[in-house]
Amino acid sequence: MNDSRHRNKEEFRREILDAARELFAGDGYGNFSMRKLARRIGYSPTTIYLYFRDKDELLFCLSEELFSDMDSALRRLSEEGAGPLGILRNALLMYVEYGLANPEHYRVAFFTSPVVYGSPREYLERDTMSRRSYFQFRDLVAECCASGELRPRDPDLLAQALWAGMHGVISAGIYAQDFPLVDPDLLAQTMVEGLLNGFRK
Amino acid sequence: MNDSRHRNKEEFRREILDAARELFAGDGYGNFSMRKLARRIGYSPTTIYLYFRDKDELLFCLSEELFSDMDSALRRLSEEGAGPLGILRNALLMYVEYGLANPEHYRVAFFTSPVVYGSPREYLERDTMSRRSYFQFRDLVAECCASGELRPRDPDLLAQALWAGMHGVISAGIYAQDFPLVDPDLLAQTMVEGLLNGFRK
DNA sequence: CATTTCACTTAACACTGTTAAGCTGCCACC
DNA sequence: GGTGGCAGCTTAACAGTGTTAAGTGAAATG
Repeated sequence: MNDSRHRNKEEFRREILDAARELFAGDGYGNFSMRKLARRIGYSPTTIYLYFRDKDELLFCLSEELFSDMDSALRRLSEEGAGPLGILRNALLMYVEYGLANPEHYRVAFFTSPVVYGSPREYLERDTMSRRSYFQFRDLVAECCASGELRPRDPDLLAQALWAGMHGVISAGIYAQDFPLVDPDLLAQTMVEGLLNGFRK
Repeated sequence: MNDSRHRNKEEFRREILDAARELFAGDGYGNFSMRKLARRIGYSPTTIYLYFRDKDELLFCLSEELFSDMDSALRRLSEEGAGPLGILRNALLMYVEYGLANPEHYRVAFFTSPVVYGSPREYLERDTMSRRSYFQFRDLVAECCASGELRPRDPDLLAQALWAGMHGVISAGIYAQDFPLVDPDLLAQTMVEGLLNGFRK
């Protein structure tokens, strides 16, 4: 059918992932299926299984893409030199903005099968983009404590509390379609202000 | 097959809902299906459709059960007379506790088909348990502003920010099975402390 | 030229939600 | 007492899902 046989396996994987991302963005998370993805790339459904163990692995790869974006975005922000707390504030707001702008992608990363990275131990051992971005974020939070802008605390606890707050805002924006939610941007600002104010020294 | 023919339609609906709740709690959200539910109650799958329009309506009813529980729990807390802010603190902690203790039920209420109550307008018009519990919570938040314990703000904005924070903690506890999450109770306490401190006058 | 290997497909299995049509036993009515 | 209607439930089917075992045809290798 498709004339160009893929000698390059990695190249084809990318092609499948790109198609999957477009399918998610277009038809929404609930309407995604391996068979539709296959139709879209012009191959039979089973072909995908020659490049990805199963659906979960495909979704895992998509997640990693998202965390890779997060990681580089945070890196860019850190170079602006707005001071640790300023960077943290911008990072939190950017996180929500990104999540709300890419709801289907965010869903894949956070609301699919509960176990994609294995176990908490494996998560800490494997070098994934998810781990990299989390560590980078946690370091930033620790920096805010070290610089005296936030009250000293366990960095994991503080980082996860801040993240959970923003995660809650994004979840609300994504899932509460039938709820009279206030403007998500305003909600995000309020959350950031409340939490940073609450954890300030 | 089943000898006792149900002259009482409402009674049978309850029986189905009870079975559904047990099935969720036992096999988990991902393993629930109409056919399994039918097998469990000893009827054919189509029978369920004589009592519920479709799967969504069944899940809606389960959600309403959860919000009904929330509503009465909040009512009980309010009668303890710990002062508005004390009640609010307890309510927020109780919310997380309940969500983490009933993860499958919480999933049904917040992470299924995005539209179960119709639209934001319909949400405000229909008298649902979801609406009742939200209004009660928002009123409590407004009371905290009125009593001068929290900085005055739009009650919806403040209520939703507080809710989103707790919702984020529960979501993390439910979905981040493979992430090295800190103790969820500690995370909840930190979130409550941070937010209430941040919004204090 | 024969054989192996590679890239892919066909057919199938066991599921899913949902609907149209059919069966069965009981009640009311003539 | 017989019979029509009907309520309550079931069977069969449709269109879809993720996934696997087996097969096909062409290219590469000996």
